Amino acid sequence: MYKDRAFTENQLAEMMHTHGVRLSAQRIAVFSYVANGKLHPSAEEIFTALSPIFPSLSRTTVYNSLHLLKDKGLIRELEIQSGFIRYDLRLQEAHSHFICTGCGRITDMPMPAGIADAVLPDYAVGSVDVFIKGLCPDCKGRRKKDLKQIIY
Amino acid sequence: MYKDRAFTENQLAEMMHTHGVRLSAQRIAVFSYVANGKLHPSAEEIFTALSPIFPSLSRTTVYNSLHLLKDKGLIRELEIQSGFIRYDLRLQEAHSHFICTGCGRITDMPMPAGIADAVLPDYAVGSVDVFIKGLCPDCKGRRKKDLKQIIY
DNA sequence: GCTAATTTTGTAGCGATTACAAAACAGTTA
DNA sequence: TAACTGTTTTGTAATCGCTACAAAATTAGC
Repeated sequence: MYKDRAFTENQLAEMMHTHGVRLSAQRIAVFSYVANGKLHPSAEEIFTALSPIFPSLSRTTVYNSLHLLKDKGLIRELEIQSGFIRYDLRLQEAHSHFICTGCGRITDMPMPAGIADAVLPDYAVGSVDVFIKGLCPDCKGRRKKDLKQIIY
Repeated sequence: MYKDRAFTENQLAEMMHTHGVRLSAQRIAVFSYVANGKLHPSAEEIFTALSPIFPSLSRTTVYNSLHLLKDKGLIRELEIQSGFIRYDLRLQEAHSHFICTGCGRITDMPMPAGIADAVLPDYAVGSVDVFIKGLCPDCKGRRKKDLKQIIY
């Protein structure tokens, strides 16, 4: 694991407060589930994980919370796989993402240097996503035949 | 434009043949629409563009053709925006993609050097996607206020 | 031209997401 | 405490991209 994260509920509430997000138990839980843990969860995964804690939880609340946290700059959407969006804490330091095609796990990686330098002149960079797909160490041994040439 | 593409129907048919894709008028049209033009089109856009030429064209045929061309290694999926998949000709040389958040246009860019080097040891790289979002030269003047700090 | 295999087409269905309105809740003031 | 106001949550219905599937059309080999 490239980086571990652990935020107390107080820290999360403080972050929400300074970003102008009003507090509610559901919102804190959603934010906590994204911020802690290294799962880069989808809305459905968040809903499934939190339903036992909030038996009345609605999917719409999860979506509402995620949209609000995103608009206020606390979390970031990862459009890694079409079909659904994954969410990640928006950190200060840049990082890229490795997606294991064997087990589906997403791992933070250091961001390669010099990406913005490769952008053509007169283009204004807003955000950079680097998605690397392949096999994680666990899956590499099991599925060596799946490895072909690198595709860009 | 980083690179222009222009393939004759004969060239496209030849490429399909050498990759083991049987020919049909619809398939050639789909492949041509992806290979020529710099649109990085979605399935729906391809369907809309080709419908006048093949009045009986079915969405399913577009999806079938795209899946086949992808499986045979002729085209590549770009999972840039969640909700739908865009398609791109699979070129020999690596390139990255710039997505203008103003006009939606997607532009090929050179691939920054040294990406694979940043991957942690013991991870096997299969593919690399670099998606840079921001404003293209046309949109930059119009919407300078939209530019915030770069988000990774 | 006949037969078998492939391709195309149309319909029905699925999963993630959004729209929307009603219900529940929280904070403020009287 | 009660009433008022704005916010949040909830549940239902609808949308959109895509997939499953079977029937119809087309193609290829004989």
